[in-house]
Amino acid sequence: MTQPSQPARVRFAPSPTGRTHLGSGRTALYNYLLARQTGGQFILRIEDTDQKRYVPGAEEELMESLRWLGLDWDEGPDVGGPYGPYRQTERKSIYQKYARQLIENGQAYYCFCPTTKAEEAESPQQRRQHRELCPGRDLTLNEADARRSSGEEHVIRFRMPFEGSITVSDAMRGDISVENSTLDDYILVKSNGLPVYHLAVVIDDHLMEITHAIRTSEWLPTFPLHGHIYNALGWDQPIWVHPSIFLKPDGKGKMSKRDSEALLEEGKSIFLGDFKDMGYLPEAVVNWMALIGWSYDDKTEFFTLENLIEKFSLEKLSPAPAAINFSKLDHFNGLHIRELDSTDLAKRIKPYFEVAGYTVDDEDKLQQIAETLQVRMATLDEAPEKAGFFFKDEIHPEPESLIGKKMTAFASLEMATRIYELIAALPDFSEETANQPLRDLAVELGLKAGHVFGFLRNAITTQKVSPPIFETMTIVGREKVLERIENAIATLEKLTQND
RNA sequence: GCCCCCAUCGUCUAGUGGCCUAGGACAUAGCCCUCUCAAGGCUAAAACCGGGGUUCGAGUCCCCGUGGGGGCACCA
Repeated sequence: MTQPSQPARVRFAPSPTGRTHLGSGRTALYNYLLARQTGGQFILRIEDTDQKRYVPGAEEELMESLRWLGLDWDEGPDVGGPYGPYRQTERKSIYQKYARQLIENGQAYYCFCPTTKAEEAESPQQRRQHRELCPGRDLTLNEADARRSSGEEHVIRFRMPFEGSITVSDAMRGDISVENSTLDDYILVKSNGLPVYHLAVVIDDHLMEITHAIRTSEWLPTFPLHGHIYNALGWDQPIWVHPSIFLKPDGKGKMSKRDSEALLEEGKSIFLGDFKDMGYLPEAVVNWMALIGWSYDDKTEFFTLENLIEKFSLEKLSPAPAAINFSKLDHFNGLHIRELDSTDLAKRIKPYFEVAGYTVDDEDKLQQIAETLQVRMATLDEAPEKAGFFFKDEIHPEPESLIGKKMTAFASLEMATRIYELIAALPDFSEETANQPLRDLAVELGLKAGHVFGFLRNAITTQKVSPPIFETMTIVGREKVLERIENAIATLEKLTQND
């Protein structure tokens, strides 16, 4: 469609009104990919013209999330750049200059309506167009300026033609035509002198020389207005792309605040800032996000950020709304965990053990744990529950767990004792030296190998599932293995005495 | 209500008029492997919203329905 061969200048332009969503992450990602692929610039612009909804700290969380994902920007409020400032409230005078220009050209006007009278109707259905009843529309510029200088409150509105139509173009969706009669005289500048989105986005994108504007489909309804503003200013438009929004996991509508909260209770989240704590790799989140609404071909699904930079294309975007699928995120997380260098994985799981209260002072042991956990984790936060026992000095298995299936306490005690003797007597201890003898022991006692291994698993890990028992015992070390078996024997002795 | 967008398995999707008996992935089920759990391998079930056109031929193009989504603020 319009794959750029020239360097693309793209922007991600969020408003700091709350926590950063998955959908924003994807929009940022697509912009980033286009910039990196073409050797262009990725710009972060903060759209903070709504002072009422401003949330302190939102900007910080946003930046932190983007950096966590690996999406670094070339120009932005913190790093500066040649097209600044990058925070819209700091660009107020710029917008006012162009607004005045529109007024002098007759394409906008001062509106003194005390409140939005036309829109006061109770529902959108019965609402009348503002322009049908606004007296300000017919004021001369001199009259309007006089009222302004007397301090009368006012806004600036776009003068929308009653007749005709406008066609705007989306690179993915094609042309979109709308009758002007269905549009209205939208506010461009609020009574506090700050612009609304529609004006600011046009001016900023033009001044910042944005070549491709990727934003979600929520902007489609006001897209024609933006086209009109471009025309009024006499500027060329960037290439527009409006990917569809994300739907709730059940596919019924977009995420509401209530939905987000409900999700949190299930241990899931659509807030970028939560994914790290939930044990997800940024690599996996990127891979997953990229594929909701974009695909490469009929078979390739595993992508790193580098791959995506190389393979991404606007042509393969899908215009249809898509439901969020969390189980697929788990799948990708597993894939990326397994793809990691085990030393890297060790580094990444360490904080999760520490948060769970374990002291990790043996890096060599951590490395071995990482290796055994690598194929067993969907998310990193599972590490402590799966392998916390490695860091405990003392463990206390459930007494009943030490008794084998369909076995008595006596038989289990005998088995435990024989296992202890066998392991203690081995010249050296490893899977090679211990596996077969333990199996032979099971046969000798008329048991299954599973009885022997099951006992060891419970005695050493207190868990009914664990990494393979020989790997586990190697990491724990023979000395501690024997100690734990001894404890288990003592426990079993107590059980037999009670019988 | 008005305006706009969208429409292939439960979900994400491949498909750009014949390569489609519609492919892949997640999830689900079964089997194999196996000391538990995973990972891995194999298999199964599972879709072109409906109706009209256009064409020798339609999942693919057009129209109309229907369904889903979004928007209708001095929010972005």
